[in-house]
Amino acid sequence: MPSASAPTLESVAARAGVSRATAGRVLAGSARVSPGAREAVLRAAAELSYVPNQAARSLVTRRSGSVALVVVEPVERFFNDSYFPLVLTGAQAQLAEREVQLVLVVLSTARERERFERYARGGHVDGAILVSVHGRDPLPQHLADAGIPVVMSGQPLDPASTVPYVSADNVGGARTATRHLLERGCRRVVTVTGPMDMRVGQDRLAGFREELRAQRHRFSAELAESGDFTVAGGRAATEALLARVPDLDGVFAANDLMAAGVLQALAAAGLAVPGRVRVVGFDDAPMASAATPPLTTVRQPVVEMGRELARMLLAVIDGEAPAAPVVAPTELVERATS
Amino acid sequence: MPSASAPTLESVAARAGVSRATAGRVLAGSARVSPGAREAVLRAAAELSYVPNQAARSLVTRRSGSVALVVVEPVERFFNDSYFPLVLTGAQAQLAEREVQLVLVVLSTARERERFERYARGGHVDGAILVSVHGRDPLPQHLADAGIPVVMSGQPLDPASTVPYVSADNVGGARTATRHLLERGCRRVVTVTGPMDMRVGQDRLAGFREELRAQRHRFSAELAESGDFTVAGGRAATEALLARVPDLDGVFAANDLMAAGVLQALAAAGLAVPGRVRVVGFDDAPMASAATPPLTTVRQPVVEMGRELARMLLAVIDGEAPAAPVVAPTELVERATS
DNA sequence: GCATTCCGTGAGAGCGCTCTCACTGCCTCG
DNA sequence: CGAGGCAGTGAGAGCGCTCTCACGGAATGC
Repeated sequence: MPSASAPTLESVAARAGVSRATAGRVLAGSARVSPGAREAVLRAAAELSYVPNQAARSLVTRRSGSVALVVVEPVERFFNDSYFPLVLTGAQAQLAEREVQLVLVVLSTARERERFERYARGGHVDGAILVSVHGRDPLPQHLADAGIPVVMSGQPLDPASTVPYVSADNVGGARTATRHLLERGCRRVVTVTGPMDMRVGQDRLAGFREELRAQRHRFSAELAESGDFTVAGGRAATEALLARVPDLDGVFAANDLMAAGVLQALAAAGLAVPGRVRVVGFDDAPMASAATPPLTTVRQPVVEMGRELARMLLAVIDGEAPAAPVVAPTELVERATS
Repeated sequence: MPSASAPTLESVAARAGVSRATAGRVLAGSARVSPGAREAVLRAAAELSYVPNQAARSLVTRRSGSVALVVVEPVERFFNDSYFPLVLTGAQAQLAEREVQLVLVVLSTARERERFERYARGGHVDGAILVSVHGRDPLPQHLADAGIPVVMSGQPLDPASTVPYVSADNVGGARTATRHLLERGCRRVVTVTGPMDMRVGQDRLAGFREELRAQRHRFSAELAESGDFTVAGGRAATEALLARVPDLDGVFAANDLMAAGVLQALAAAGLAVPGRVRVVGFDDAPMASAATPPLTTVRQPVVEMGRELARMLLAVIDGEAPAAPVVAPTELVERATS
C-alpha cells in the first residue's frame, strides 16, 4: 500500500481555491487559464506533492502510459545475448523522456502469446516493441492487424509485412568485415554464418559473398559453415572449416559469440591469432573486448536502435504517418584479432 | 488505440443474464455464486473474449498489478554485466505466474530518483525490486520507510537496514574457488578483487583470505589487487600482481569480467593457462564459457535469485511477516583454466 | 408452524480523473 | 450603446470496476 491517502486533484483544487476542472487544466499544461490561477494550482500541487493517479487517468483517456517490450524467443536466448539488454536500455531511455513506462513481457508458450494479445487489446499497454521475433513469425503482423501499435527489431522475412522495423546494416557490415580481412592480406577467407532461416543470418552471408566478389575472390559453398550464433556452434563450424580448408587464413564470424568459439577452436588447433589466422566478429558485444585476444568486430549501434524503436512506436501510437523502416549504419572496431 | 470498443463487465453480465455484481463475483473467482450463473458468466466472457480493464480495477482496488524493477547504477553497468538481465529474467518469470507486470525503471539522476519515489507513492506500482544499488545507498531504506514494499539484491552495508535482500554466498563461493586452486597444486595464489566499497567485493576477498588461512597459507596485502569488476581493471591488476609476485601460479578473480582481463594479461606475458598459471572467476557469466580457454568459475544461481526476489516482494506486498534475507548457494564450474 | 438464519443476487455508490457544456463577465465592433 | 464574441471558469457526467448493503426466498431451529 502507498501512503495513507494520496492527495487528489480535488484536494489540490481546494487548496488553490479553484475548481477541479481548472486544476486539471493547469496540470494538463493546457491553455486558457489565468496566470493567477495557474500559479496557485502549481503551488498547491507542489505543497501536497501531488501525483496524478494513473489508473483514474487511463480509465478515461484509454491510454495506459506504458508500452510493452516483448521478447518472443525462448528465454535462454535472452540470457546470452547482449543484444536484448542493450535494446532494452535504449528503449527505456527514450521512453523515459516521454514519461512512458516500459513493461517487460516474455512470450514462450502459445498460451502466453494469446494472453498477451488480449492484454494488449484490453488496452493495458498502448503498443509493443517486439524483439527477437523469428523472421517468419506472424505475430507482429497479427498484432498490427488487430490495431495494436507495433514495431519490431530486425527485418521480417515476409516482404508483405507492413510492420515498421529497425535493423542494422547487416549486408554492409559484413562487407566491411570481409574487406578488412582482405585488406590485411588474407587470401583464403571463410565465414561462420548464423542460421539461414533468419534474416540476419542471410544478410551477413550475403555481405560476405558480395564483398568477395567485388574483390575478385571466388566464393564457394565450402567457404561457409553454419554456426547457429552460439559459442559451441562457432567452435564446431571452425573445426569443420579447418578440415575442408586447411590453409584458411581469415574468418568472418557472423556474431561475436561464434567468433569466441572460432578463437577457441583456433587456439586448440595451435593456430596463432592474428599471426596465422585473422578473425572478425559482428555485434561488438561486451565479450568482444573481453576475448583473448580482444576481438576485432563490427559494431552495430544497438542502444541507439532501441531508442529508435521507441521513437517509432510512439509515432505509431500518436497516429502519425506509418514510419519507414530504419537501417542503422555499422562500424568496424579494430582490436587484436586482425 | 485498442480495438473499437472492448467488452465490459456490463456486457458480459447482460449476455449471461445476470447483474454486473454477479458477473464480477464469478470473474473474481469468489464464492457465493450458483453453479448455473457461474457457468453462464464464464461462457459469456469467453464468447466476448472479455478482458478486465486494469485501469478501472486499480482505481478501486488501489493495486496496480505491477511492480518495478529498479536499476540504480549508471546505465553503462547494465550493459556489460550479465547479472541484471538474468535477475530480470528470473523476476519476470516469477511475476508472470501471478500475472503481475514488471515495469523497468532506470534511476541515474537525483531527479529521477525523486520522481520514482513519487511515482511509487502514487501507487503506480505496488512495490519495487532494487538491483545493483550501492551498498550504502539510502534509497532502499528510504523507500521502505515511506511504506513502499521493497526488496533488494545484494546485502546492504548498513547493518541497521531492514530491507529484505537476496544475495549469493559470496564468502563461501570465494572459499570454494580458492580451495580449488590450492587443491590443483597452486602454491602462490593471488586475487583480483572487486571494489572494496561494495559488499560483494569485501565478501569475496574475505572468502579468499579465510580459505588461505584454513589451508595454512599466509595472506598478505601484496597478494590482492583491486580490479573494479571490469576487463581492463582485471588486466591492469594482473600486470601489477605479476610485477609484485612473479612466481604466482593461481589467480582468483572476483568476477568473470576481470577474469577475462586476467587471461588477456597472462597471454600477453606469455604465461600458459592452465599450464603455468591457473585461473578461476566468479559469476559464470556467458563470457566464461566463451573465454579462451573456457573459464573455470563459481556459478551463482542468478535467475533463481531473481525469482526469489520477486517471491519476497510479493510476500511483502501481501503484508506477510517480514521476509528473512536469502543467501543462495554457489557452485564451482570447472572448465579449462584450472 | 412461525421466527431465524443464511445463501444468492441486484442496486447503487463511489474510486480520481478528463472532457463537454454552459455560464459569467469583459472586450470588441458596428 | 446594444449585439456578438471570447477568455476563463465551474458543474456534472461518465470511464469500468469493486464492494457494501439490502432484499427475497429457501433452509433451519424450536
